[in-house]
Amino acid sequence: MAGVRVVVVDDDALVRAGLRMILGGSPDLEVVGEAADGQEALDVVARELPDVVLMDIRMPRMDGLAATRRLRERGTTARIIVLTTFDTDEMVLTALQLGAAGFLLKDTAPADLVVAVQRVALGEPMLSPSVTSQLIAAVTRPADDGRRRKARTLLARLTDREREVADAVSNGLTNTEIARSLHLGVATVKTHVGSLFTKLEVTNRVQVARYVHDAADDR
Amino acid sequence: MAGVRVVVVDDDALVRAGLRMILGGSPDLEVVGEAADGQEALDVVARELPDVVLMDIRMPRMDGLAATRRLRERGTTARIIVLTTFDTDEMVLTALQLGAAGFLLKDTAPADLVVAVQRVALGEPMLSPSVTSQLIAAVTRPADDGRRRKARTLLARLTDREREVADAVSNGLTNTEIARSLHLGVATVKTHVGSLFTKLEVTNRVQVARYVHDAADDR
DNA sequence: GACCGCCTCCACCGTCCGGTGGACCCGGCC
DNA sequence: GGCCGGGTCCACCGGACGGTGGAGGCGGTC
Repeated sequence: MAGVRVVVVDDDALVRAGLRMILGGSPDLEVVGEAADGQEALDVVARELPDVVLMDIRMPRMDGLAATRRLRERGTTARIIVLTTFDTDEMVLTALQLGAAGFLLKDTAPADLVVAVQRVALGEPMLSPSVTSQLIAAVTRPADDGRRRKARTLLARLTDREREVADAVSNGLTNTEIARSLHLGVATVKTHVGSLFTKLEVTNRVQVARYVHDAADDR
Repeated sequence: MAGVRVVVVDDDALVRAGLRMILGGSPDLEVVGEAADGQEALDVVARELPDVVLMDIRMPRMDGLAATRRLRERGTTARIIVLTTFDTDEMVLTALQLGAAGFLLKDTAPADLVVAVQRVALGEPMLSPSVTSQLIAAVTRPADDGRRRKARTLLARLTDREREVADAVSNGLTNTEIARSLHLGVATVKTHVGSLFTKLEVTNRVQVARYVHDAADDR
């Protein structure tokens, strides 16, 4: 293999020089280009067609996230590692949703940085430990949300029939439509809906829909 | 530091021996106990109070996930690394939600395994690359759900005022309540609600609530 | 058998909702 | 100026909704 071709994007010339040195020290890595902002990055990547892009987030003109989006939209084959000093929840999720293959903090040890580039070049993801933690938190958190648990317990007290009606209500059906779809009389549906209000302690059907949706997905 | 104390849990004696050898080769790691199933694991962990537990999933009597849950319930300070041959989506999420600090595949290189144990002992998470990928997929997938994007685009066409009204509607307020809370006449609210029906192509307020909730986070 | 919970349905009534067809004001644009 | 879109309001009406107080049937439990 000829080695992994890397482009470094950061508005700080000193940082670029440092990265060039760190990565250049590895025989199978080659820094083939640099850019000082997202706009430049688009050009350089288009010209050099690198395997990996190390992308800073905070940059003038076009930031790293926007540049990542643009690159992906253009169907680049380059894998992008977002490299930043901060790791706010939002940024991490945004970056990954934009298709970043890695998310590293700038305090990453030089040796680890080299490993990260190599792994990402092979198609593996690479996240800093704290970023991994955030990811775990993101998938773990919603599991017991408080509001969601309350909704679940309240809905659990409903009878089967009531749950069916509640589902129909939260799908936006009118009483008449519900009656038809469940083969019931409208009067019966009204009774069930009334029970729902009492048991869920609400006063109208929109609030029933809220409970059902809260309890449902979110995943 | 006296070294990281590790307990190895796997129903295969050969695997236990192998792990003991790999980990024992590192001067700062010490395998202080073994268990052949989840039940035993509870005892051994209670007795040895290790820093890290390497836990297989597929085991007789009590599997690794159940054991992990039990340990966490007992307030163990030990950090648990789930170690398995398979990495189904579900298992990964379950394990992490149960509080596992790591999730490694059994094809992990010995050197990486040692590193993983050391990092986990320090409180960092450690996931195999493919597991990380799954996690990323899990947070990325819901981002553009189709239904959600549709809801977003439709809601984007609303005027500011209409959006406010839509929010109120989806919180289960009646027109009168909305009028009060936005300092409007009831007639105005009705006009806005009517516009909502037209623009969102629905016929009642529950369906408006659906759109608003769909467009919101979920994630 | 008596009791209870659930499901089914009925009648009555006041309120709210949703549809229609207006009105006026304002700010921006041609 | 004329026009248009957004925001604010009005009146009217039929139908849907929500509240109340019933009724009968059916299966399970004590």
